[in-house]
Amino acid sequence: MIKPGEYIRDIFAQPVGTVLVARGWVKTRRDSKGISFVQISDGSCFTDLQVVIEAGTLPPETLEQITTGACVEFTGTLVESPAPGQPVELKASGCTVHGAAHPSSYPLQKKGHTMEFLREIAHLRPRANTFGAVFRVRNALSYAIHRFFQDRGFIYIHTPIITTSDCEGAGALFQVTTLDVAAPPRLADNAVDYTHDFFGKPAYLAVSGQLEAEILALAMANVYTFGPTFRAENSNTPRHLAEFWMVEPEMAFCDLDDDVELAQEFLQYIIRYVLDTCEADLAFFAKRIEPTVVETLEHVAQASFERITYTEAIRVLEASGRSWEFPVEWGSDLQAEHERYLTEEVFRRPVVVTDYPRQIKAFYMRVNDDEKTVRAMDVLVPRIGEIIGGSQREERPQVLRERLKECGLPEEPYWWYLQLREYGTVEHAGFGLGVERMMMYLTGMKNIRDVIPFPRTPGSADF
RNA sequence: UCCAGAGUAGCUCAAUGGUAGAGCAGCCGGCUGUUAACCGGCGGGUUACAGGUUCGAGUCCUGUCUCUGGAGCCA
Repeated sequence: MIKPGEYIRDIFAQPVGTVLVARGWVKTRRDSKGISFVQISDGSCFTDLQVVIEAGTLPPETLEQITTGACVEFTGTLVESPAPGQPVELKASGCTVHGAAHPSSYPLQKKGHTMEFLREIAHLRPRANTFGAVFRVRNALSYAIHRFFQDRGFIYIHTPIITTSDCEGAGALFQVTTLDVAAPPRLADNAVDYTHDFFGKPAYLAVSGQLEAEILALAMANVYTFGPTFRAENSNTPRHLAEFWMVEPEMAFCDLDDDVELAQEFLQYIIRYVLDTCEADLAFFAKRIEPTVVETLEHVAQASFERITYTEAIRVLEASGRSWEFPVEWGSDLQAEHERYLTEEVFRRPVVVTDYPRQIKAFYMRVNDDEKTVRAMDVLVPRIGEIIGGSQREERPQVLRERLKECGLPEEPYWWYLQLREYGTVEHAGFGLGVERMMMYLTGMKNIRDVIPFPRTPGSADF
């Protein structure tokens, strides 16, 4: 394996004259009379290592196998490059070709491919510049998420992937079953008899870990989850996946103001971290994907977010003098066009909208003293829309019961959730960040399917 | 799921209802240092699939599939 100090990233930091080994995959090769130039990458950094092969150095049968896509291992000396384009290069003395890649059938060319085509070859696209950069940024983002919470004493918890409560109200669920779907056992009334199913009742993939995270928060104060979630919605957009990753912090002794403040600190921290550690990758995104991406991130990392209530947002929209496709009316949810107008045109930066009408929000959100709104917050950012959704949770048992009833939900499955309010309740709050939405914001990538290695969408779960 | 657009060579795209083409990639050759290298040559097609209209369909009609954009749902 490649050990620390041996990555191509590390090789660039070695002094000229060092004899070393470089391993990776061939990006491209150029030939002149008597000399060949091979660029290799091991994914450790954006920049390829240029290997120079002078005529006669390698046997012809080795040389002819060094083609785009091949896996190679060079030995050589690090030398100053006489030509512009790279400060150092490897002067090859030997080469082992671990795996050739037949050039006439290897699908990745050295020139531009569409994102749609690359998506069809997800087993090879990590070797493309764009996807190497995307997955390095994804790694940095993941690390920054943990570091932010760990530095603040949050406990990393794991909430279940499989759940038997189908009543969270957060969209369609994937059912998990070991029954024979062609011929399930049936009851007298022909309904499926789930007592024979694996869990003895219907089970689903979780759409959120929030309710369980609240359990841990009411024991360990500050906790967070970071894992996959699943939505069986038939949504076909550049912003939705059926399987995506979500970060959900949950804090006891926390109200909505604290919640909003943490969300802002959190976003700014991870943006700063990626700016500081992924400079070359971000420069590439700015050059080839989205020109404004770096300046936007620099700006957002420092500027405080705009904060308005839902009621104020409605007033702003009404006063805009625009004609909306969907009417602006207190009591109905903000549409995509409204959110975009607020964050992209009015404020031109992230906007936190709080205190939404109770009838359009989930049962667990804390009812305000005005009885009409709940302590919900959405963080909206230009180009993406909603990137964070959160709330202060209803900690009063009577009010929570009323809200369940109001939302048409039975109390029984929530017996433990209600009991948390009976035994040692405290005000608490949390939010959810969609990791892939954040990735789109960080990279400027236009389609969410291109910021996760193996996207799952309706009708598509290949690889 | 709804609305709109698209599907032609490995990739990106041309082609008034009348002989399916180009650039790139690949292959062969050339060039003493290339940087999306460059120059010359060569091969490359069930026009997404199934029907239909027509003397004749890549082109028009119907259906299906896939992709893209917008909307809804949301992170």
